[in-house]
Amino acid sequence: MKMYKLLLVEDDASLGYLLNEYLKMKNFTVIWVKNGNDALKVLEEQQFDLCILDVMMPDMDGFKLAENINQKNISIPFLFLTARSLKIDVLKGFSLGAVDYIRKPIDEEELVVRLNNLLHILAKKNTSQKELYKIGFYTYNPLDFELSFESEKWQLTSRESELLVYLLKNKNHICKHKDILNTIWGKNDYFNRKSLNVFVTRLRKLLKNDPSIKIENIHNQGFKLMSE
Amino acid sequence: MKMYKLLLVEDDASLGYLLNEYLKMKNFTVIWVKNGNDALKVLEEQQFDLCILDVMMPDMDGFKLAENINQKNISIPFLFLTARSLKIDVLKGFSLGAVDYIRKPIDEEELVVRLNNLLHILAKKNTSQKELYKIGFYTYNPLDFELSFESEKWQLTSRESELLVYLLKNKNHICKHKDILNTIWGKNDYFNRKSLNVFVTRLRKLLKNDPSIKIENIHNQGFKLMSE
DNA sequence: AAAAAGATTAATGAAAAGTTAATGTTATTA
DNA sequence: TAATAACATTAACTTTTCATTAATCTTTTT
Repeated sequence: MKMYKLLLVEDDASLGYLLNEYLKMKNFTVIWVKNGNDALKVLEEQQFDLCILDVMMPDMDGFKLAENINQKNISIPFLFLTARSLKIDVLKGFSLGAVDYIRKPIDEEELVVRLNNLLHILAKKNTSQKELYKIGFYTYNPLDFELSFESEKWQLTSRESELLVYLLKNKNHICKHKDILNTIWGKNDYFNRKSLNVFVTRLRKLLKNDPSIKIENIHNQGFKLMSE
Repeated sequence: MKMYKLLLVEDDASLGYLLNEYLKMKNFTVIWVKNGNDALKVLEEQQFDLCILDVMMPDMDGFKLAENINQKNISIPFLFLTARSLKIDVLKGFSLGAVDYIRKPIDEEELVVRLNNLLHILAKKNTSQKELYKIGFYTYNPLDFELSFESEKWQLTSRESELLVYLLKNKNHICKHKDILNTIWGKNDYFNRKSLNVFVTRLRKLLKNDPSIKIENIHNQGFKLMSE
């Protein structure tokens, strides 16, 4: 898991201390500076993923700092974290190029979630998301419907895929017949149940290369995809 | 300047009306639906840049709707716009993959700024590739529509080119019928689907010199240009 | 041992996709 | 402006795909 590096610009000693400690605890690398000039200096020297700017600071305020960042062509995403909650300030913040404008006070947990979300969006800009499931020696790519085992590859159909994903999401846990049927087939009747059996057989055949993988039936209850 | 297309999911008639009108005035294309089921239907048919979800709606709430979007692999960025302001709701919203969580009431002007900001961040660099695409022993030049294989050359038409480029950009990944149709044809209906088939046939014929290249159909899903 | 549930393989049929040709439609040229 | 050319769309028809249904066999439960 990537560790993100943040620059925190906050003149208030106690809030700065608190945030610094909390963010570090949450697995961020944090550099904390207390004014705009120090911020600019550090930004010249080091690379950051995101910059958190207070607005109200003596000497050079957050807006002025943002202007400087823009002027010096330092390409770093920044956001404002401030008690200035007037609409006009928010608009100004965004017009300066902020990626977000967060009003104080904010719950630390929510802040972390927002930061991670922003960093995730900013990073994802160019890479297509790769959601892969791993089970035993198999890999399943639900976006392309591709199941792979070593160099072999199978193209699954949509029903096969839906069922496999359902089981994978509940790996090692029982999936009740009725839940599978209601979720995937939309209803739970005699015929759909038969159909489900046929698909389980297919998946078993597809997964037989790794003997540690099993789709167990729990009589009258449901199926369980077992592995490890 | 690009005009962004939004899906607004809001059951409240007066707020929905207000937002719809305001956003249209601000140069967005807006489709307004009043419940989750309609939203899912429209999402299958049309392409949007961003989706604005209310949380509290009868029948299927916004969170449930987001789950459905995820499960159906509809790749659309969405945010919540809601009066539910508890931390636990915010965290839930982000955990479902929201790009933002905006608390009501919000000033319309601020909303628009936030939307534009998000869309700006999300906008993938649509670097219209100037270089040649290579696939197998073929090269394709998208500027003058020229496909070459060894000494042979073909002049493609614009539709052929658009489709080929779309497939090339997503080489080895599924391009969903509906996405191709919405992007290239502008809409997804019976006739356009037929037309798409005709073009796929043409491209297959053009690419047949290299047997390692295949345009696969994934039943009910889309096409996949395979190579290597 | 009988009955119910599950597994497996095969058959079926409707919908989707493939192909070729005909028909519109638009832009270009005479 | 009529004729032509280029090309996307629609039509007509064939082939393929795949979820469902059916048939048959095996396991589990009572």
